[in-house]
Amino acid sequence: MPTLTKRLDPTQVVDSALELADTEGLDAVTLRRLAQLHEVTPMALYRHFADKNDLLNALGDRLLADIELPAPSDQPWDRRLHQMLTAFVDALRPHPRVAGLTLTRILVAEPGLEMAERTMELLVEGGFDTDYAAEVGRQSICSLITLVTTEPGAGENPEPAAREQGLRLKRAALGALDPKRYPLITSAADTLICPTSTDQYYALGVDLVVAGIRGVRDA
Amino acid sequence: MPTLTKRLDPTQVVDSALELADTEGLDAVTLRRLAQLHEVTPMALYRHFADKNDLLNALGDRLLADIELPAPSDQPWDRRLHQMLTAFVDALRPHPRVAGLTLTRILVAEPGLEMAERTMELLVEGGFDTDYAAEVGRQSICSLITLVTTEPGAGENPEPAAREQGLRLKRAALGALDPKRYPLITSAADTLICPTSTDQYYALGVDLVVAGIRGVRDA
DNA sequence: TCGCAAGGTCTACGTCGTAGGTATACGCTG
DNA sequence: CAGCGTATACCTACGACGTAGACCTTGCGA
Repeated sequence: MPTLTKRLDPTQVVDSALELADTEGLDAVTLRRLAQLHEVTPMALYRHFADKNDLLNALGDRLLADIELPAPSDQPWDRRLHQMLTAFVDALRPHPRVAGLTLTRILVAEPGLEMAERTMELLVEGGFDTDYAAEVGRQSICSLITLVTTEPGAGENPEPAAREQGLRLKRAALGALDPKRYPLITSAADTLICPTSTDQYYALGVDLVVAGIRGVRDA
Repeated sequence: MPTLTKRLDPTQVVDSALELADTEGLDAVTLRRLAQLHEVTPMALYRHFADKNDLLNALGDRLLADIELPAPSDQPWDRRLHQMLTAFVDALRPHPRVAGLTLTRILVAEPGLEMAERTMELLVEGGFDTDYAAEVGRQSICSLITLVTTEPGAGENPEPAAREQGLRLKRAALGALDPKRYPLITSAADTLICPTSTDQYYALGVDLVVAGIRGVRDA
């Protein structure tokens, strides 16, 4: 198959952008860098993406495509809502440094729309009217994206050396506080800097959101 | 007082940075631009800020300084928590495009520490143990920052012309969806794009967070 | 066979953050 | 009042970034 000597596949570009962002952060995702990875001129990317923003949007869409919506079931609405939101978080978790890109794409990309619609269904089933469901759903989704974005340790992945060093610095800063003045902060310093377990962190995050929804419904 | 011909006041620099960011967005905050505003060379700023990040940190601290903590009272803990978080949100609301900068500064700047400590106090009073309070507090604060950051209309302020145009575009995109497939989204399109009232938006946000906290405590 | 569009290349512009070295004026010391 | 250290501002320059515009090459459909 004598294809063109150099043929760029947009989805492969997005793939390497994702990998790059995961390992080195979003700032490392640069048109030149991406082009280099695919042995191509930076400008070649413009044949497939309108501009850099368009590429980042594609990256966001890519994350949303990983959502695995839970199968319908006959459990109570809030239980199913919990599963739905967990599925969403699970899709973003592997890519905390990129998760923020989904914010503007949920109501655009198909998987995002699907999730949004089904989430609203559950809220309506729970007793919210349509508009209220829209606002509550919107805020819940935003909260969960932030949950991933601010996952402790999302700052720097590289080698655990520098990462460990960064944590040490933060710990030192909190440790230097006056325990008389900030007794709770200093005594919970370790937890504040790096929660016990990542799984617990996410479990708590989703629980908080769902409990909040249940709470405002009952009010 | 024969002061220096040109004397740069760091706090004034931060002031104009804030103003610039509020009106034109964070991207407009550039060392050259800032220098120009103060009739100075870009490099002069480096005498007062280690680097751009340092300046942005100062901007974040500046926002935190606007927090007006509620006076102690004998109301129930969750009521006082609500007031505390509302005070935090109120401090950030005027500057949605900058609010995100506070994320990394809360446990550094004094007003942030103060708020964090007092928030943890309330949580402990509510029955959480110290570590749990730390995690819950952390996530709540993050959620609220996001609430401000993603305030509808935080994207572009400039003249209402372009802003209106952007909204129109989004509405059109949602309007083009198949109502058969996304009945709830299409029928709540207006709300999804631009909530009814900003005050209600924030009220709901804080309510959701507090209700969530109450909910996980009772579990 | 030929035309032409799709896709890649080259060059260049303006902007950004910032490294390194230099000049100037304030304000303290004697 | 002389002298000097230090704080402050300046200048020049670099490398990276996103991207506009004109050009070349390939291979498919008519």
